[in-house]
Amino acid sequence: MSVVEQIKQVTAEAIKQVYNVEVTENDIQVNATKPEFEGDYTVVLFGFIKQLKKSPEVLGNDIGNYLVQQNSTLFTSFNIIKGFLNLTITDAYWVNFLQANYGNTLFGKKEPNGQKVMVEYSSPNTNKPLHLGHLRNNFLGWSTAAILKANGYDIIKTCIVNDRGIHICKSMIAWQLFANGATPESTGIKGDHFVGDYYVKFNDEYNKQVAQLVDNGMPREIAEKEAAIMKGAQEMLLEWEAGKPEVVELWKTMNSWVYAGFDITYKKIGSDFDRVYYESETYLLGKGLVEDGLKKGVFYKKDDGSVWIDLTADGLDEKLVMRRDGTSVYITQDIGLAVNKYEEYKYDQSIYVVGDEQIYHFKVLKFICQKLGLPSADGIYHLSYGMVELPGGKMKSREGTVVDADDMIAEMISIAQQKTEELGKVKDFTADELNELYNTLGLGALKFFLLRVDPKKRMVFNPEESIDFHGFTGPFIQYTHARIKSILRKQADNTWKEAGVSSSHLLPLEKMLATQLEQFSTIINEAANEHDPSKLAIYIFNLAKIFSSFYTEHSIMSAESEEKKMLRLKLAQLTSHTIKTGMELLGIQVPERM
RNA sequence: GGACCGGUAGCUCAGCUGGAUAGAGCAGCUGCCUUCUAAGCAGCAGGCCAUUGGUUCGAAUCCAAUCCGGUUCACCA
Repeated sequence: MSVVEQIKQVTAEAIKQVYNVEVTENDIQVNATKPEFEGDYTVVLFGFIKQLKKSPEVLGNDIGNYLVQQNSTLFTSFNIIKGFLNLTITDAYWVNFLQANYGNTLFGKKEPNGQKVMVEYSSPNTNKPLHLGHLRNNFLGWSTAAILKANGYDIIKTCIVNDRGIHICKSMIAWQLFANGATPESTGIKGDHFVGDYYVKFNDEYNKQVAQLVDNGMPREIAEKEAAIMKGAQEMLLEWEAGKPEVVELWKTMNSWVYAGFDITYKKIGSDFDRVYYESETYLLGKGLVEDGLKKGVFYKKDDGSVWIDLTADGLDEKLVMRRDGTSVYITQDIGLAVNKYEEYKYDQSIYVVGDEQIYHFKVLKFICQKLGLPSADGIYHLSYGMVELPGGKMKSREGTVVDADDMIAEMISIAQQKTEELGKVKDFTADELNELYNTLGLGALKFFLLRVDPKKRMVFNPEESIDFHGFTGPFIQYTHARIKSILRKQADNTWKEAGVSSSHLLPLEKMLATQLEQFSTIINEAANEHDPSKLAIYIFNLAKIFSSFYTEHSIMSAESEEKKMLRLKLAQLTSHTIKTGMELLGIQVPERM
């Protein structure tokens, strides 16, 4: 149990014993004591003065005395300022905590809780390469899954690949028209970029054709529908749906190029999936559910044969679930896929990591599933994240301001290399070791940069700021880890691990470190419950910062006494382990040296 | 127009289930490498927490209104 939980528990007990009044632990507010006051944790008493009809001073004294007397292993003293009861935790408590956990490889993690959570993330389109927004999605999804796993959940990572539709046909027709049989192999271009280039070519040609038609006197609106290349793409989509062999063959070939490209990127950034769904295999799902919904009266049919659901009573709109030609729409497929996923995995929770422009969509999805009485419904959770913008505004593919994922990754790694070379600290590394280090640092910087802000908020990606490896960054934390490891290597023998630590007086920075370390599992819990890796990122940064101050202020290897040395080695050991574990949950590696 | 999200230091962000004098990082300015890695540490400076009103012992935090920015409300996905 965490210190804060213990304080709440014993405070509730104190109020019960002293005043014979029952309060729940949730009623008790415990904060970290502000640095300018004496104490470690503070119980806020204002809430009880009315209920117990005592002045804050009396209340604080009664509770404080009870706590210190009855829980002498936990509290050493208290003071009251206004309505704040400041409690000082005994040094022995922190020392025991440290002794009990410094060698605990599962520190901060929880036992399996038997609950199953699906996390769907990444979900690319196969007509163009990944960009910065996809990276935020991938890092978030992967990290959220890892954090939930650390909290005891059984995790299934999934991805739905949007591998069919008009956008794919656009790349396909452009390839037919302009490629002269070129392939990624023949050109040496990474497959996803290769296909993406033809998607761009399609749009160029399309715009040209529309302009030409407009010049010839056709209204723009008509011209946009009449352009030959667009008609070709639409025809191709129909042929694909009809299963025309040449079209299906080309589709398979071009998608295989894209997958080969994606695989390289996924491998580089560490994204992986337990189950991949392809839209080409799921887009017909959900049609049967429309029939069910009609029977149950959840849906209704309009005169033209299209099927709708009326969500106006829920504050939403009327929503189409099946076109008049009997084909299903996006939401219908999603309902079908949700059912499929549930049948396959019987999940307790199904998290969709999808951008916040689809908030409305997922609201509708959940409502419909609930109204259909599907068991999969209540577990649906949309982990929405904000758009990644550039300092100049949104990324726009038409203006060529989209930041390509592969380019970004390569640039970060190259900057890592440049900075490492400037500092010249690892000249004895082999080429492979250097390569690994650059990857670790470059990707660490990028991942941390994208994960350190609240997922729900849109964020500005400032390239200059992102390549800064100082301060609130991944490399700073990695550096802190490397410094600790350097010390631990110096103490080569393991005797210190057996040695007990004395409960001598803790210096302020020693206590701050211990206090911060103790909060690790609480933070993992919070990050999991709120689906928010940024909570963890901020925590690790603060931990590294406290350690850095401690490191500068106090020597470990040349400590004042052997006992202090043992204590500090264990503090260092637990700090390095916590940084490593915490960063792992963000998908970031930490080096032994840098 | 309806719904939803946001507005905190020059910039990027924490803090938002109400608590003490609102915090980081970057940028700016001062110091600190014969001592465990200076990708570091210590310090200075920087704020009408968008505005107005309300709720109360107490509001950046809750409520209402207003202003500004964004998303969304497709027989697109």
